[in-house]
Amino acid sequence: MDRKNIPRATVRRLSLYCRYLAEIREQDIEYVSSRELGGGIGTNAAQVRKDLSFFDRFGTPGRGYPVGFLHQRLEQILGIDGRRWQVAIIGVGRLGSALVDYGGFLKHGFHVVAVLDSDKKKIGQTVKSLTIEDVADLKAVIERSRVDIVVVAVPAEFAQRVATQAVDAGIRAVLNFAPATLILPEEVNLRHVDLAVAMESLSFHLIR
Amino acid sequence: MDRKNIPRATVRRLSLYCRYLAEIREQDIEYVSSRELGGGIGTNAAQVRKDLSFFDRFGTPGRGYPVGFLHQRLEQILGIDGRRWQVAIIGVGRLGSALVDYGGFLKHGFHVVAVLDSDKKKIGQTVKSLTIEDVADLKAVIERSRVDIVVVAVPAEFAQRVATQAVDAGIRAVLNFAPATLILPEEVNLRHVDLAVAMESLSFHLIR
DNA sequence: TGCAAATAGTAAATTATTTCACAAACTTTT
DNA sequence: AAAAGTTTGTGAAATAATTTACTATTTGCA
Repeated sequence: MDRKNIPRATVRRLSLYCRYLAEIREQDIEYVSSRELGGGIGTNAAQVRKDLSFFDRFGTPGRGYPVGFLHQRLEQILGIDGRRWQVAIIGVGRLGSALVDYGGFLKHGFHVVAVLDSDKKKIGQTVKSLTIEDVADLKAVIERSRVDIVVVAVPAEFAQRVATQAVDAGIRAVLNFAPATLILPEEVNLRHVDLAVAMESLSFHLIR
Repeated sequence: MDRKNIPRATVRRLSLYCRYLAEIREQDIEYVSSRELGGGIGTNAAQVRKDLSFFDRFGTPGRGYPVGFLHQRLEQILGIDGRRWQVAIIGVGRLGSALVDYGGFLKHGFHVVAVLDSDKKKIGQTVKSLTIEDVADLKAVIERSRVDIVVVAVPAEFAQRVATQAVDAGIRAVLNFAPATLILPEEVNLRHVDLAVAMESLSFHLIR
C-alpha cells in the first residue's frame, strides 16, 4: 500500500465507494463504471478515477471496475478487512449508550471492548454485557483490553482531559463527539463528529 | 452580510471560533489575538485573520479582537442570534431519541418541534413532550410545524426516501445521520454525520 | 478479423485553500 | 511626543484538490 499523502477528502470518499460497492455487490452487479460509482456517492467520474489511481489500477477500459474485487481491495486499503479494531467508549450518557450498540460498529470490524464513565452510580452497571468501568482506571483498561481507538462521548468540559489521558496511555486514534476542540499531538489521529458545527453550517447557508 | 463564496472549511471554523469565544467570554477576557484564537481551535493566526476578513474588519491592530463583539457578530453570521430554527427528527431509534434531548440543540436556537417514525408501535408515544407522528404525514407535519431543518435518523435503506419526501415538502436543509449517501437537488443544504466514515478514516491512518 | 463504442488512466490546466510576508494601525513605554 | 513593540488586514505566493482533455485499452458486434 502507498506511502503517498492521500487527501483527506479522498479517504472519506473511499469509505463511501466501499459502502456503495457493498450495496451493488448484493445485487450481483459485476462491473461498475467510474461514472456510476461517482453518481452513487454524489461525485463525478474523474474524481473516482483520480481517487483510485492513488492506490492501483483496478479497472478495465471499456468495462469499468470489477465490483467484488474493488470492494475487497478498498476494505483492505481502509483497514477493515478481517482486522479487528478494539474500541473503548468513554462517557455512558445518552449518546454513549446509543453508540455502544450501534450496529454499524460491529459490521465493519470495530468491536466495543470497554465502556467507561466517571459517575459512581453508573460504574459497575452493565451495558450490552460490558461492565462500566471507572474512567480513573483508563490507562489500565486501555492496556488490559488492548484498545486501539477511543471514542470520547463525555460532556465538553471533560473531553480534553480524558482525551489527553487516553493519549498518555498510548492511544493513537480518537473519535470525539463532545462539542469541544481537542488539542492533541500531531501524530494522534483525531476525528470530530460535531453536531453543533453541522447544524450551524446549515443555519449559515439557510440565511443566505 | 456577504454574497461571496465562503469556503466550507471557513464556515466550519467560524462555528469553532464562536464556541471558543463563548468560553473565554465567560472568563471575562476582553481581547483575543488571532494567534490565541487560532490556537484555541487548532489552527493558526493567518487562517483566523483570513477567515474573518471574508466578513468584516473586527480587530484592532496591536490589541486583537474584542471577544464579546466578535462572538456576537459570529452568531449573527452563523444565523444563531436570537433566531429560532425549527427542527424535525425523523426516526426515533436509539440515535434519534438521543438527539431529541441533546442539550446543545436548544442552546443554539435549534428547537425540536416534531418527531416522526414509521413504526406503528412508536407512533402516538411521546418523547420529551412531543408526540411521535407517522412519517407518512411528513409533508403535513413539516407545513404545520413550520420545520426549517430535517434530521434524518432512520436506517440507511429508508434514508433516501424520507429525505426526498422532506425536500418535496419544501425543506431546504437536511442533516443526515444514516450511513447512506443522499442524492438531493443542488440547492438543498445537506450535511452528513457519518460515524462509519469517521471510524474508517481512523482505521485507514492507523495501518499506515 | 476489423471496426465502433465505451471507459480507464493520467498529465496538464484550473480552481480552491492555506500560508507568507509586510505595510499600516494601534498600544504602551519612556 | 517620540520610539518601540504588537497585531491586524491583505495582496501575493505556495500548496492542495478538482476537473479537463486526451491517449490507450478493451469490449462487443458486424
